[in-house]
Parts: sequence; structure tokens; C-alpha cells
Amino acid sequence: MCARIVDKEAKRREILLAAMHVVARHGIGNVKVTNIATAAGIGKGTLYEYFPSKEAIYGAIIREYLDRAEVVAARKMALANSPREKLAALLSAWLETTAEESGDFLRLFIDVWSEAIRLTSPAVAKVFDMKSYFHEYRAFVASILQEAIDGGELRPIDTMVAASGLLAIFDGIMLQWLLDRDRVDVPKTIDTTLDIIWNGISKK
Amino acid sequence: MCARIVDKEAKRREILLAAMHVVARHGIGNVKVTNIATAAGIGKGTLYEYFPSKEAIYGAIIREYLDRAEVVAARKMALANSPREKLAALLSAWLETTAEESGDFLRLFIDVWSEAIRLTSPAVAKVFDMKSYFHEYRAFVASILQEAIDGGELRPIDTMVAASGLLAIFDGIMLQWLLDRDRVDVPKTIDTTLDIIWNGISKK
Amino acid sequence: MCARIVDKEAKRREILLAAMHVVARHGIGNVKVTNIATAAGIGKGTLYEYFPSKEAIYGAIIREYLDRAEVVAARKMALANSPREKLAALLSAWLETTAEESGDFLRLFIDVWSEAIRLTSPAVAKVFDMKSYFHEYRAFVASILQEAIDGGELRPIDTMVAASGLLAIFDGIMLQWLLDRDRVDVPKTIDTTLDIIWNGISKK
Amino acid sequence: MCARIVDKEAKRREILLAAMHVVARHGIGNVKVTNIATAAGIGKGTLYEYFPSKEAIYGAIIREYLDRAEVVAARKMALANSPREKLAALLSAWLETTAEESGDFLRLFIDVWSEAIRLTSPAVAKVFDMKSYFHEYRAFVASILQEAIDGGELRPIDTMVAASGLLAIFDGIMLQWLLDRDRVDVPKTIDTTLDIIWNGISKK
DNA sequence: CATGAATGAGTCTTCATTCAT
DNA sequence: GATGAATGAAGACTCATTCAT
Repeated sequence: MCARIVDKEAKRREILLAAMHVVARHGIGNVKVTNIATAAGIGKGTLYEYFPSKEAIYGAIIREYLDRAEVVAARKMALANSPREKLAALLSAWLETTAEESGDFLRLFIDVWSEAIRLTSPAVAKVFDMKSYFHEYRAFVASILQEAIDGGELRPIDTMVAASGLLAIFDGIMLQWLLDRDRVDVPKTIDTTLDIIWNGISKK
Repeated sequence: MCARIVDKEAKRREILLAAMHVVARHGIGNVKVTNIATAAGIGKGTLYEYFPSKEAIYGAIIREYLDRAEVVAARKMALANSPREKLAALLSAWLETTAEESGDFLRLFIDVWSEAIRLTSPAVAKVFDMKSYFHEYRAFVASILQEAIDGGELRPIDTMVAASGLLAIFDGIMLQWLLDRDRVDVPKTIDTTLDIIWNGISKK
Repeated sequence: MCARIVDKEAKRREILLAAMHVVARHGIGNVKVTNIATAAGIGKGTLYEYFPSKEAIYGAIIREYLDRAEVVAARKMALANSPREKLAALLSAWLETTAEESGDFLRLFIDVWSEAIRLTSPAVAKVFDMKSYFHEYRAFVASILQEAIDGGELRPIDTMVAASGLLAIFDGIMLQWLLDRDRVDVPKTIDTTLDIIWNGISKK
Repeated sequence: MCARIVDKEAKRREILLAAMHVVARHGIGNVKVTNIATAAGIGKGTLYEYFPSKEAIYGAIIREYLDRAEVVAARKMALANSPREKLAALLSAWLETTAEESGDFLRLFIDVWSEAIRLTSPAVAKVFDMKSYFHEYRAFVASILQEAIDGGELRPIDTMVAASGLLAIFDGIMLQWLLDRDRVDVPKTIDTTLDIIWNGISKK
């Protein structure tokens, strides 16, 4: 008696975006389904028409967050002309995505990690395999480094290890920013550190 | 004057250690007081004889974790003869502390960060000011770098930024290890990365 | 827009009435939320959809009790033609209200006082200021006495003091009834006592 | 191994007095056994050497409170020369007892009533039968009135009813005082009301 | 399709009582 | 006799999920 034609997929996305905002603002541990429903402008029950559980929403949020970063990265990397620029593109893509919404997604960042670590959550695990995801990511960064080594730009090093270090820089700085937004100049820190590292492994 | 004799301080510590294990294993968000009590081999009510609340236990855990790292760091740094060695001492102190207890404290690591971020929790905030703590830590690392610069070993750089980068690398690597213990070789990664960085900012 | 239709206000009242019975029967200090929920024929959680806390229920009960008395009193006083009748109307209004529900509210009576005293309970205090309430009540009774004095029916006395005495008699008799329902004939006691008092302050 | 010779009865009384203070100060519902033990300067466990339960302490407190009033009343009544004076002696005895300890026992008063009403508490019921107690008290007051009637001082009335009214005055005024200590002048109110009543039932 | 009222399992916390020393 | 550490039953409250409308 209350029918309404709706593009399920579009609405699902709408809800997801609302959920992202709520999670970003309140932290993944403090979000109630009511908050999300209200933010999405729908009833609590409707939420369960689009997501099987709260956990599933979390999974989708993480997925979305990572997807966004990937899209931005792809766009930026398309414009990069050297391995050095590619790396900078990659890191700044993450930075931008995380800094979106005036930094509210920053909270999401740590929560992504929290969830990533607790592999106990099956609903999140179902969405995708974080472990593999990050491993592949590391391998990708390593391949960029390898490219630079092959090009004679960098001296031969363990690329996987260096890749870890590089990604670590980003992750770690995000953490610091999260804790103390006023005192950490993220772009500058990333830039300087990347410079240092690049210099450290450059051939000459 | 003839009551059961108990070293309250010792028992408190015992409970704390049990709690650390439980938190490390289950994650700070999934711990129930019952778990802790059971792990400590005591009744639920007894817990409250030693800690005013669950939150207070969390605060004490974080305090303990950081204290341990500090003690180890102090010991290691006493043996260091150069800024380079001091830095290595510092980083490996964190590494060791985090890796203690067959790696269970690793999980604690991310939870420390999680808690650090949710400044909403007053019981934890009361224990100490995380923000200041990490700022001072960064300043300390910066002073080591400055020492190296003054000694002519490193070229002049923004030491605070470089300190951020260094700590970030460490934190980030921990995160990666946390996610994928098998594929990330932490000591090697830290060592290699530190090498790279040192090389990157060395004078020559 | 097609949810279960419920008159929240009506249901709230329904729950309140159930709560009143439970409190009247068990005494305000021995009531568990489960009792109230069961009595109201709802789940524990549902209670909290209508009242923010147990304390708030108490506040609402007290409010309800006093409101009832006031309504009855207003009705009765509208029919009173003399100060003497007004007083009788007032006292019997309290009597009737308290004796309602086959005397169960009698117990409520003492609990109202108990709660009134423990001003520590903010949830109850928020509902209304007991102190002022009873002061105004006393003043109202005093004004009736003053009316009788002005009309030459009573000799001049300290009306506030006499009002205190009058209300005290009523309260005290209720207490006695509460303790020993069989041996205290409330209407008769009130009537006789009011007669005595009126006689005691009548001009002639 | 920790023997100590103690006059059990004296110590029991000591504890009781401490308990009275605590209950008077905090209200019967907010007292913890720890409070009482601390106030009595003994350990929690020791309490149970002298009283079988918390409830039993309450019973003893009520008993003590009533006993005190009785002692004072007996002393005062011995000096009274007329029924009128006897009644005044009786009421003022209660007043003084209740007003003891700068009014802290006032709280005890309402709690005595509360307990009296909840005949559910067997531990208190065991100490004495409140119902009979108050009935006998009423009968005693009635006998004083009868004496005055016999003496030709008062006109013949239902003495039990009048006794109820008289006691009610005291109880009710205590309640009012409890609620609003500043605005109720207890001695004056009792005096005035007694005057009124006496006048109301005096022969001429 | 949409809803939000209803729910009860699950939490933290309190505190009277016990009992080993 | 004295103690206070230990306890667990009990109670207020939360919230993800369901389902009647």
C-alpha cells in the first residue's frame, strides 16, 4: 500500500554517503544505526532493505573510501611522467581522499585500519580481502620503484621493503595529523620525507 | 588488624597485565569486563576494587604500554654513541615493546592510537595528555636530528618535519605488520628505511 | 510513512498507570524496571521509548498523583459555598485521590513524601519544585482561613500556622491509615478533627 | 590470634549510634554498610559480629529512636500536672527527639514511617510490631483525653478519633518541617494547633 | 516499499555478605 | 575477635534487528 519506485542502487549509494559522513564525524565505534538512518533521511527499517547489517555498512564504507582514493590516484598518475611523479601522485591521492570533507574522513582512516586489523569481523571481510589489498598495493609501489631502478634513477634496493617504508610514511603521517591537526603540516611533511627518501636511494 | 594480607599494588598490576592480554587479543572495543576478570582469575566485582571503571583500565593499559617503551628506549639509548645509533635505539625500543608477548601487544598499538583519537573518553584523558606526549616525542627525535646536523653529519633540514616523517615510518610499518605479519619483515624494513633516510639527509 | 500507528501519548499514560500500580504495591524503593514493563505488558526496552529513565517515571507518577488531587479538589471546591466547605472539599479531595484504586495509592502517598525529601534526585526535581508546591498549598489554605476570619466566622489567628496544622492533620491521618487501615476511620477522623478545629477557632 | 576482650553489648550500642548518625545524615536508602562500619571505626566484617544483617541494624535504629522518645516523654510527663500538660509533654518529647543532632534525625523520622509501612521487611518486623505500637500509642493519648473529659475539662468526644487527630498533627508537622525547615516553625505550630484543638474540645 | 515501535540479549556497575587469615 | 578482600547476584540501561502496518 505504500509502494514507491526507486532506483535501489542509487538509494543504496545515497545511504552509504550519509553513513560515511556520520562515521567520519562520530567515529566508527560511536555510530548508531539511528544516526545513519536520520542522516540518510530514511527510517531505521529502510536501512535494512539496502544493507543486511550495520557491519555490512562499515564494509561498504571502507570499500568506498579505498575506491575513492584509487580513482583519484588513477587520475593523478595518468598525468605523471616519471616514477618520482607517479609516487607523489599516489601519496597525494591518498592524502586528498583522506582530507576530504574538511578532514572528517581522517577519522575514517584510522577506523579503516582498526577494522582491517580485526579480521574477526566477517561482514567486513566478505567485502574484500584487506590483507591482499594492501599487499598488492605495496607490490604496485614496489613496481614503480623498480621502474626507477631500471631507468637508472635509483640504486638497486629491496623494492618491497622500500615500498613498505614509503606507504608507512603516508600512514604514519596521517596518524599524526589525526592526533594533532594544528601542528602537523601534512603536504609539507609528505613532500619533505619523499624528497629525503628519494634522495636516499637515488643513484648519486 | 588480622585481615587477608594482599599486596594491592602487585595485584593491581597482575590484573592490568591480564587486561592487556585480553585487550591485545580481542581489541579494545570488544572487551567485556567479564573477560578481563576471568583472565585475571578473579570475580567481576573484584576488578572494581582495583580500578574504578573499565575506562580506567584502558587508561592504565595505555600508560603501561608507553611506559614500557620508554624504559626500553632509555636503556637502549644509554648505550648509543651517535645520533644515528640513538635513533635506531629509539625505533627499536618501540618495535620491541610492541612486539612483546609474542606480538599480542601489536594489536594494542592500534588501539592506543584509536583511543588517542577519541579524546571524548575522559578516563583515558585523565591519565595523560596524548597530544602533548606525542608532540614532545616528535620534538625529542628532532633534537637528535639537530645533534647530527650540528655534528656535521647531516645537512640542515626542517628537523620537526623530518622527525614526523621518521616516526610516521615507524608507525606505518607497525600498521603494515599488524595487517600482514608474515609478509612484512619489521626489523629489516625499519633498518633499510632508516638507512635510506639517513643516506637521504647525510651531508655527502 | 506506513509504520505502526501508535498514540504515543496514550501509551505513555498507559505505562504510567501501570507504573503507579507497581509502585503503589511494592513501594518506590523496591520497584524494578522489569516489574513496570511486565505490568504494562511491554518489553523492558519499550519503557525507555516513553521515559528517559526510571527516575523520570517516578517524577511523572508524583506529578500525576498531585494533578489528580488538584482536579478533584477544583471540582469539589467549585461547589463549596463557605470557607468551611472549601476546606472540607480540599481535604476530602486529597483523601479520595489517595484512597483511589482500592487504596493502593495510599502507599504512593508516603513515597511522594519520601521522594520530596530526597531532593538529591534531579529527575524528580525537574518535574516540579516540591518545596514551593507545598508552600503555595499552605498559603492557599491560609487564604481560606483568612476569608473565614474576614467573614467574622473565625477569630483572628496566625493563618499560616493554622494552615500548617490543618494540612499536618490530614497528612498525619493518612500516615496512620497507611499503617493500620482497619483501625483508622479516615473520613470520620478528618470530619471530627476538622469539626474540633473549626470549633476551636470559631469566634463564639 | 587476634583476641580482644570487649563488652559486646557496649560495642553493639556504639555501632548502633554510629549507624543512626549515618542513616540520619544520608537517608536510609543511601546508606552502605561500609559507611556505617567506617563511622563506627570498625571493619565491615566486624559489623556482622554484632548484627546479623543491614536490615537488623535498621530495625535496631528504629527501636532506638522510639525508645529515646519514650524516655524523654516519660521524664516530661512525670512533671505534668494536668491532661493538657501531659499531652504537651508527649508531643514535645517527640519533637525534641526528632530534632536531635541539629535536625538530622528528622530524616530518620520519615524513614521510620517508610519502614513501618513496608511491613514486607521481616527483619524490621521481628524487632517489634509497629502496628501494635502505634495503636497502643493512640490508645494512650486517648486515655489522657478521657481523663480530661472525666475531669470535666473537655466535652465528651470520640477519644480515639481525637487522639488520631492529635498525633496526626505531630506527624504531619514533622513532614512539613522535613520538606521546608526554614518556613515551618515547629514548636509554634504545635503549640498553636494544640491550643486550637484543646479549645475546640474544651467544655465551654 | 517504507517505517518506527517493540524487543531482549548483553553491558557495566553496585553492594550486602562471606570467610581466610 | 577483627578484618577487609573477594564475590556474584541483581539492576538500570543500550541498541541492532525485526516485523506489523
